[in-house]
Amino acid sequence: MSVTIKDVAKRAGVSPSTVSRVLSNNSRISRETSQKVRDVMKELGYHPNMTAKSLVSKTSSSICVILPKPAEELFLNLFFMELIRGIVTQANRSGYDVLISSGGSEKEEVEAVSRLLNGKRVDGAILLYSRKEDPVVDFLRQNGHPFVLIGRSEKYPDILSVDNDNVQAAYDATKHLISLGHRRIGFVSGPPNHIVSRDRLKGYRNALEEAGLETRKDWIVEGEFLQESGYRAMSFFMNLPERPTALVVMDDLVSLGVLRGLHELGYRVPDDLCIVSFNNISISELSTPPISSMDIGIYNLGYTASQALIQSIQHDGDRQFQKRHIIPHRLVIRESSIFTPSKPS
Amino acid sequence: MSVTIKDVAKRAGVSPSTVSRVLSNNSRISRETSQKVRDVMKELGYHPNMTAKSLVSKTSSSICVILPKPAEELFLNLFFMELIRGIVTQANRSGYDVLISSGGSEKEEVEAVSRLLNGKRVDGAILLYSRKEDPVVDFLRQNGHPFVLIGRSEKYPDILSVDNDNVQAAYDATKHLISLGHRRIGFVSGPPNHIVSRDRLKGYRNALEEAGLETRKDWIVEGEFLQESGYRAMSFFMNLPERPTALVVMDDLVSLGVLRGLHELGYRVPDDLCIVSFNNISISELSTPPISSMDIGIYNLGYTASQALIQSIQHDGDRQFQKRHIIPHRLVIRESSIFTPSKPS
DNA sequence: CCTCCCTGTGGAACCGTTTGCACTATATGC
DNA sequence: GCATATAGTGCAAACGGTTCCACAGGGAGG
Repeated sequence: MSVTIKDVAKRAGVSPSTVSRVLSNNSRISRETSQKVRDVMKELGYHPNMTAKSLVSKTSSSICVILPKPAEELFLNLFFMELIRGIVTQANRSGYDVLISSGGSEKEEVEAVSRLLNGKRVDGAILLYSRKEDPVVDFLRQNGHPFVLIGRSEKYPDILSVDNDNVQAAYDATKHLISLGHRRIGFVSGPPNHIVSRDRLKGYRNALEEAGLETRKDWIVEGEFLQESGYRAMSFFMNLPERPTALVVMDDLVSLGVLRGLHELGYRVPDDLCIVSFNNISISELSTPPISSMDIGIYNLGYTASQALIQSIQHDGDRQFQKRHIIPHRLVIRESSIFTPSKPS
Repeated sequence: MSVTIKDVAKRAGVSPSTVSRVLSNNSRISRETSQKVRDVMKELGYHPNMTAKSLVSKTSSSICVILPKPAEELFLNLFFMELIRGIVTQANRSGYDVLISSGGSEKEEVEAVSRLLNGKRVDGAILLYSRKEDPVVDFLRQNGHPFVLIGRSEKYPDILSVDNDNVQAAYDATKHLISLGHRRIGFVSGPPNHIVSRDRLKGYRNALEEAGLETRKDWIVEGEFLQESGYRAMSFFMNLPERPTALVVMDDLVSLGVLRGLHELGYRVPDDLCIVSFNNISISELSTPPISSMDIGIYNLGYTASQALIQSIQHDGDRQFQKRHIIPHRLVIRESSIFTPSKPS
């Protein structure tokens, strides 16, 4: 069917090994032979069979990205796309292909990963935000497969991972509001079992404490990474006898819910409530008004994860590489937080 | 290193061929042998090597998705993620893996595709919105590789493709505005070299014509699939001596730009201007106000494309399968188009 | 009782590469 | 002039499966 290395060899009057060596730029091949073989390859339209190459080299030059089960959630879309862009770009640059696997149940997820890794279809995996108890992480660890976590694992702190300094990021976000003169600052958190929620809450608390402001339990609301959570948090806050004048929100989509609710009730942002949120996905720029958001370098997270993984694959087991990569964050200030509250605190 | 079919064979006291037959549920294997072999496989932790399997079967059980070069554009993000979700879900269901390839230059794109298809790493490809002149399409066609286009090709109408009836969809969207009583309806188009732009423009014209309304050149504005285009279109329209009372907009993101501009100038939607747009990505639901949008079933587009491709791979060359799949559309009416204009037309 | 068929299994070739080893010239050092 | 290094190439054995063909043994049919 397709033209193989043997066909080329025959046509060029050399042995298959010679053709193979030409392909890998082996230095022992003479100029003329090399040129002749290359000409024949062009002439016959030869393309190396990756599968055969993989079989003998025991590597596939591909990695996979494991999407967590609830990839359906809206919020995740933009976030993931950006992440994947970063991953794919870097991987391709290093000569790797990227395979996307979206999990069903946790069990199916492990099976899929097992098929891919144990079946040698891919050389390593990137996991997006592991859960506190993640069977996939356990599996990969036990079988000694190269993988990198985007986020971090509390269970195994030595795991190769790429993350933000979320404590510092939340501290910075809160500090920004404080520096505008806000004294009553609320926090809209994500699910409490997500490490990122806890980290950011901690940063928020640190900032308040440092400024000598009290942390009020009733100014901290938990929710999902969904618009509705923002909506609910908003109505909760606005019904308090003593309301915050500013909010730190875990995610842009949640902020959008807050915004929506405020708009319905006739409140104005930033005049009635200032908002700073996280992730800086495009939505935050496009909303009315645009939302100040902590850019966590999503593309960069993906890019770095891919790089770290491939490095770890290529220098198998070599412990000299950095285990934990921190991607810098940067506050992007927009209309939602340009207001200085009046003093009657 | 890893345990192979031979190890299993040895341990179970059978030949490698027998083990292979057990793996493929060959009916000629006796119950007992089969069970014994399976036990040994469990015991040794055997996992079939996909690469070896691919080599002999000459299929990879994977497909690839080719992202067009300007995947950087914001708008595309949500759209693509949704598409990819559909593709991956269906592919996995059919036992296929999905590989993502993002192009650089057109030349690099062709090279990448060639490497994947000619190199037998994947069995087929899904292309997202081909350009009018698409070297990748040409390449795939010439080499006889299975592929499906999301969108349609004017150059090769016989190509396997999945698309919407964009003429009809635009007709429906426009009709909706007309039925609300609007007589002066503008159109914000995408790049004129995109087939989808032309199709939708046509549908818009059809609806106007049918209603006995004149199509005014100055009420049709071209732009990119970007927020800025919407912003510019809006200021153009609002500066006209005679302004439209409603707009049909090619894409949700563009609508967001329109919305943004109107808000800045103090106009209100839908009171001052009604908007119906296309794609119904989550943004349209989350904006202030929410935008009426033509849902084109993005997930479904991806899902169907994947299905069609795999069918075409498995029944190679069989022409009995449908060449052109049309995904139904559905108008989702939201606040941006619930206003009936006053009569002074 | 002999042939034929059927079931269950093993042997070996093959898929398209890579690579260690062997081999032939030619060049080098002494 | 002879041992030795070196460049350039071929042979054959992997890599881990699948599958065609052969073959043994037992039951059925004549």
